[in-house]
Amino acid sequence: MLNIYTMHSFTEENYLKAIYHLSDGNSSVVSTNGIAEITNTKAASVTDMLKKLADKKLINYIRYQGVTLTESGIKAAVTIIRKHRLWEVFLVEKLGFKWDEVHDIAEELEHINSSALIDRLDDFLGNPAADPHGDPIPDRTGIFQHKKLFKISDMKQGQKGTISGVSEHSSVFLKHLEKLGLTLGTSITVTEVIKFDGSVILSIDKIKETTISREAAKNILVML
Amino acid sequence: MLNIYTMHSFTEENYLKAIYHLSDGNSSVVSTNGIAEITNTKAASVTDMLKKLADKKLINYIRYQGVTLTESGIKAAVTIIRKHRLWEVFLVEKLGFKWDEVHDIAEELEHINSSALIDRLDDFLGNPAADPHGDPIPDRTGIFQHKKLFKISDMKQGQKGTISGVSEHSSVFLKHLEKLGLTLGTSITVTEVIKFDGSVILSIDKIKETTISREAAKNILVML
DNA sequence: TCAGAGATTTAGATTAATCTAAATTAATTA
DNA sequence: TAATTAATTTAGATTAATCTAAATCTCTGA
Repeated sequence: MLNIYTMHSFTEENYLKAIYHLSDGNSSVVSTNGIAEITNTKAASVTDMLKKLADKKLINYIRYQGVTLTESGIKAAVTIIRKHRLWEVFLVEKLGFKWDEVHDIAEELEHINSSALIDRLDDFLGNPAADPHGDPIPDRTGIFQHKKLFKISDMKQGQKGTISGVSEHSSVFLKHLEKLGLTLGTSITVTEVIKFDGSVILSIDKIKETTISREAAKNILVML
Repeated sequence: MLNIYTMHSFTEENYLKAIYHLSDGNSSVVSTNGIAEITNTKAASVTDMLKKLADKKLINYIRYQGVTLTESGIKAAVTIIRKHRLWEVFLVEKLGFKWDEVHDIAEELEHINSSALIDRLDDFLGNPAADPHGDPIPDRTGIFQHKKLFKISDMKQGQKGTISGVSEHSSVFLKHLEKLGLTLGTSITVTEVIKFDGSVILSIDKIKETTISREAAKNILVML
């Protein structure tokens, strides 16, 4: 049923995913406390798991020195991310869930083990390039098709762009964006940046105007 | 995230499902050894789990006397079966898997916890009445729409029917049936029953003739 | 009816994942 | 650079699910 050589437990997979996200695609070293925080565990538990993952050659780990993923660790993490994002597309596009409702369900679905399943799902969905939050979906070989995105908070007055992603996935934030009409694909222009607090005034589709906080602006990603 | 009051572990769910299947929808008492066999565990492990399930009021259990499911145990088991069968329909109808390829994947998917998910999936699939093997799918309230089916081995010479289910789900058997053209929906007539070994000669769609063993005939279900 | 045989349960261990509290190492700053 | 603080690891326990081996119960057939 399951291939013991390429199989990792549910828990191991969650640690690999956490390390991948924290290291920003493995470009930086990750701390024990950092992992503990996003896996909702204690540092001592993380240390135990790091030893185990190191034994399996999924991470490079030296006591007190932090962690990076090995090649096979990256591969495993990317596979999980691919599954998560494809399931999110399925939930939104086929089952009609909202973009703020799919994260928790995809957290469960991402651990289903079958490459046949995920590759067929990919085809069924039309090989989407991004998930409902604009995050890129790696192809079956693990390659991401990155598009260069910019935070609204980094844009200057007068710049135009298309909303193409978010870097914060909480339901509160996503619902807020929806209420403001700031969903993926929306064309926006930065009308004004308020010096006082960094708030940004946007014109949406050249019709409506809205103001968003600097905090919100930092988490909305735009293609210029 | 998960509701601790209605939530059961992956393992508990597998035991509940096993008990449900062994008791044939709770019409009979189930033995410890029986459960051990289909869950691939040892009797001692089963005993431990039975105590736990009894504490949770999911089963009626008296030492040495066997087990039945309680109302809430049945409810939990039926929910799992509903999920399993709906996912099987999805895998075959939407992703193009064969009927002999879906069991193991559905075994994993059936443990995903979200009633919103499963009800939306049900609608997406058009509220199917049966899975790809002809097994009935309970509706969201847990009610089965049973159709009365008969084993080919119980049919008399000259009787006609439509293949509507199988009671053996192994890949070997299902592939065999497919090779013979005995898939769901096929119209058959019993041409002859061989006294010697119980083999049955069928005419398929009034065109072809095939012979199947008594063993096979016992596992093919027909609507008269 | 009672003696095995077979089924079931108990006792005691093991493994994976977690925890708290204590010990150790690294980093910072006075 | 030495002392303090912060991060990390170790030690020792706990819980869920499992196992083997031994004990106990039930039932059937002589």
